[in-house]
Amino acid sequence: MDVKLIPDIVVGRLPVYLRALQRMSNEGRQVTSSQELGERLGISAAQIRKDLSQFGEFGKQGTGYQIDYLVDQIREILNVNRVWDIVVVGSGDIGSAIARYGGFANRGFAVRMIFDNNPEVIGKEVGNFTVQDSACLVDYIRDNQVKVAMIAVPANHAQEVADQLAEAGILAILNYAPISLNVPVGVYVQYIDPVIHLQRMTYYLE
Amino acid sequence: MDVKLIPDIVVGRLPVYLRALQRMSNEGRQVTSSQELGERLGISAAQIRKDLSQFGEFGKQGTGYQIDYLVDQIREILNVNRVWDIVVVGSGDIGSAIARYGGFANRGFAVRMIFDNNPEVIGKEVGNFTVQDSACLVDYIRDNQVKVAMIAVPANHAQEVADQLAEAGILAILNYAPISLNVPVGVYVQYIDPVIHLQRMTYYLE
DNA sequence: CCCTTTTGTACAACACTTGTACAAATTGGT
DNA sequence: ACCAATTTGTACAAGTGTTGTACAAAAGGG
Repeated sequence: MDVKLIPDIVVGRLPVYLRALQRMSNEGRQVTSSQELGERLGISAAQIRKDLSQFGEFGKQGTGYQIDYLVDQIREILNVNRVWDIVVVGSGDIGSAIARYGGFANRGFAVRMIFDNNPEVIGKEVGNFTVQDSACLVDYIRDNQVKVAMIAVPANHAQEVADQLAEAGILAILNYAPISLNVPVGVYVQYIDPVIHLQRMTYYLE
Repeated sequence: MDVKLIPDIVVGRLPVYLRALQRMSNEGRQVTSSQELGERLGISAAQIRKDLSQFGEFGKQGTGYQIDYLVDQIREILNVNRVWDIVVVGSGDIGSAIARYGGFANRGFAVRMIFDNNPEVIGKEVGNFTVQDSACLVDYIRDNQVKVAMIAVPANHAQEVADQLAEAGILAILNYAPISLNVPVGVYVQYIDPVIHLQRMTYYLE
């Protein structure tokens, strides 16, 4: 199949294109070109055209790309022309910030529930949510067919949470804990650790 | 010079190695091998050895790597054998979570000040900090020679904040706002947008 | 009808990854 | 003292992705 024909790095740029295009759309723009988009993003126009052409022909010579049409197409490619339910595990500062974050709207995701194993915070309100007992995590995921989860627990508990999530049927994990996870094949993991990003930059400083 | 001889992607893996090695060290481990490290991280042993060999010979045949020694070496390579001061701009949920985050200790960074332009939150306490007026941002950066900043303001203000930071002498920006930034050459930017990471995974789902 | 713009594609040179392999060094056991 | 096992650092080759240049074809405006 053409499942692995598209390089992962190309897939990784599509969300960036989508974000910029949706922003242009919100600004009232109707049409753009690979050149303009590339200047905004710091990517060459040829690269953008090549990336998009992997999935189809979305533009018109001489005109460029209809922004709303291209947005729809990329949303379809990325499977975000729907809303994915998300469970958040961990209600510390990071988990709470995620639960209150307003940036998921119109981008394909919605936080549905937040869990914690600390009896002192279970039942507390966080944003629009009531923190649930982690003991109910697996059942909730199974009952609601949730496929996407975020881990926001301390590093020493992240692996066991990941094991539970995978077992319950979660297929995509966004991990905020500063540790690499081992998961079964078929489960995708992405990492957010601000220190990793910072250290990548300090290499070039001084 | 050998400034661009090291591929950026190799530099990007070093922080991940460092994180895992520091964790092993905390677990009381003394020695490891490229094979063990690779299994933990899901990276091939050959890749790890090749990456490390770009910077020197840190291991011993038949034995492996002394963890503490390798940690010191990578810290030196990444310039995190010191503490970089950080300013945070924006004291919303994300900025507050960063200000309270305990994960910077021993990893080369320390948040020193948090700024906001909203009169209603200036002066409020966030973690151990008092939110400062953004009007003082540039002076603070200049007076204290701060080189690293985090942007946690809404997308529509992120670019102007980035302009101020670059003008004030900031060289590394970690941007939490969901928008691509344009900065002068010599200023490095990294992005954290959970939706981007999620969309990268949903491509493969369904 | 011509000129300009812009896409989609091609090609070549380069950069990076992946897999395999192996000599050399080290350790531990016999 | 010697052998077997381990592991590094390096080499090589094939594959994968990037970058830069280029251009025919299509579209729109005057």
